[in-house]
Amino acid sequence: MKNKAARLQSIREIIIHSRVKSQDEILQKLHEQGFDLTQATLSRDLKQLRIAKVPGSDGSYVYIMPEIGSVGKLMQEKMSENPQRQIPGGFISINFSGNLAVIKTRPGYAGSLAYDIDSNTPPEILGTIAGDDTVLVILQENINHQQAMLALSPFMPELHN
Amino acid sequence: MKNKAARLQSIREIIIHSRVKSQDEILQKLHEQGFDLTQATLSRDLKQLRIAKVPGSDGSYVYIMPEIGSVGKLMQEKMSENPQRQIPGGFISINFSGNLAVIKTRPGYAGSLAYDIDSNTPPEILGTIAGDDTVLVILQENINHQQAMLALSPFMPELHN
DNA sequence: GTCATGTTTGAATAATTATGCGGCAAATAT
DNA sequence: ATATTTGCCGCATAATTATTCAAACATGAC
Repeated sequence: MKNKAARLQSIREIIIHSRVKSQDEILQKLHEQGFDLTQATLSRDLKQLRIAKVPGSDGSYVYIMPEIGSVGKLMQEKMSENPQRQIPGGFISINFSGNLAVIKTRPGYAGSLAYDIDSNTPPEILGTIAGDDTVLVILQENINHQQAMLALSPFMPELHN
Repeated sequence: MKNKAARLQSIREIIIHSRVKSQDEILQKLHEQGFDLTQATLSRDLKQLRIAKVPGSDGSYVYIMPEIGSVGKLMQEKMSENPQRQIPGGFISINFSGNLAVIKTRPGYAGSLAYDIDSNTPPEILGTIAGDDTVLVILQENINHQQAMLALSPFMPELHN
């Protein structure tokens, strides 16, 4: 068809501007705009545009463009391409005190470690603050050290040896 | 069941560490780890964890963790309703744990927000520490979250909608 | 023109994912 | 203790999404 590019553009706009929760909804909007296509084609278009359906906080699902706020996602994909290759994180030690964890790293590594933790935000972790060689991790209330350790261990590959 | 929390944690780790492309694959890994569940339960778990399946660069699909924190997620969704509307102060989310509050901001905004809070020094607030996109607020002892929220809300106009 | 090659598509269907319903057990209330 | 609520889960199935296959069309070489 001669208007595939225009269609893809329209799909992008629909995704960005409205909150659609199924391909059929998108399809309907496209039909309203005069595009004539089936769900099969739409599925392929979405794949090409790398548009994803994610569970939303209201208990249903939403289609989103991964580029919006996506740095973490891309990173994660890169990482999972080579799951065995671990990025040496300069990790040295971790200790707990109350609702805090203190991670020591080699000088200069704290920021990147904190960034990795923040980008994945396990629900047990409220946030992090990094200096040069220390990351302070603030834990959710009622999270015990065991649980926190589980949540944090993915970011400290050195622990898995 | 007593092991749901552990299961969710395992799911998160599987998502982060390996490249899975269907629920059945995740299910298989979980079974290998000794968890006994069906696809139905896994689907519900993924929904709760807000894990999404996105089209990957290699032409297939990958499950990923969306990166933003709890309250932040709501904000982000709100924003996608009105994509043009900007966040004035860079505020994204606030959460409490014990005598701490963790405020997430857009990158670069943490410092100015912390400065605003510090320079007004409400008595409920002992002090703040800012990274790039996170402000750690240390609360007075015996201040509850409600009170702290009241003391902090003047600095987060976005909450007053 | 014919032929080969590649792209795009719909119909049908396969594959995958979400959910209504009922059961069960733990927690909470009476 | 008994009743009620609440959360979790499997089964079966609905709903949704991806893909196979064949066909239509375009493009460019010859």
